[in-house]
Amino acid sequence: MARKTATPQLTQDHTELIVLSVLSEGPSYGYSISKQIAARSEDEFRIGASQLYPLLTKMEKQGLVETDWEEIKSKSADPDAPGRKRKWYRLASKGERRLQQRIEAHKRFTSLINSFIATDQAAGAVA
Amino acid sequence: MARKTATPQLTQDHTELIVLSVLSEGPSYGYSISKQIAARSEDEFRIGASQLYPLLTKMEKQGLVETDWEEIKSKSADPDAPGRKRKWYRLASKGERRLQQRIEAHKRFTSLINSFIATDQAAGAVA
DNA sequence: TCAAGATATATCGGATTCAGATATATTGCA
DNA sequence: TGCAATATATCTGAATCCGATATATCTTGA
Repeated sequence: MARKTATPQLTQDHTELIVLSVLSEGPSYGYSISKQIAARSEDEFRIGASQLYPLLTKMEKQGLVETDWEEIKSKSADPDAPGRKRKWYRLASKGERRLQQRIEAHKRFTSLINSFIATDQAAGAVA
Repeated sequence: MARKTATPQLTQDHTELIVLSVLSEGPSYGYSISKQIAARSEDEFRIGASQLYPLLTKMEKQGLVETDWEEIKSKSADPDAPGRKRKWYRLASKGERRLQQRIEAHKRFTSLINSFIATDQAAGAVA
């Protein structure tokens, strides 16, 4: 079975835009970011672990985000046991600037695409 | 020097949408399609030969476009000489349907992206 | 109790795609 | 005459995609 055509595939640029958007609403961590994106897009945008984690690492290296590890204590288990780890990402000021850039670039992108399909819209609108 | 961030990079899906749009206005050939896209996007969308020709071949195999070779006769040279060849592409009905699909998918895509950046728009709009 | 599914991070690896460079040939113009 | 433009096409190293795999913890319910 081939790739679905519901929406065009997400490029890393667009994925970065979405991830930065999510983080602009407050710190989050990988798994949650991925779930939020799926939920908020009605499952049409799916960022798998194999795309998300390398991207987050890249963004961290570029100084767009800053991170903290959280040690999640189990409610039931031994309080000295090493709980699950969660890596929190929060938007750095450089990331905020990048987000605004990406938003502008996306607007420009959309506007250009629209200029190409404008004529077809008319042609395709034959009732 | 890294890739420019003026607009997000074009995926094959988006490139196909644009190429189909151009062809919906009438038959064209590779070199011309590439020039039209550059001109109409103020040089922001550049489809190089190494992306365009494989894509056109793929589209032809999928039955989205039909082709004809044109033999361009030289004005000055020997009329029996083998002139330059030009491969014309015209939209097949399957391609028209694909174009409408891609337009719908793009609208959905844009709408989803906008839903993510909507909140940032407000946040970023601090004057 | 204990198995299954969800949570959580991360990498591997084959396939695809990207985009500059290369190849080849003709045409138009200064 | 020689160079830029026209015209199609492939090569190739790098980047990217995405399903699968690895590892480990937590939660829920039969």
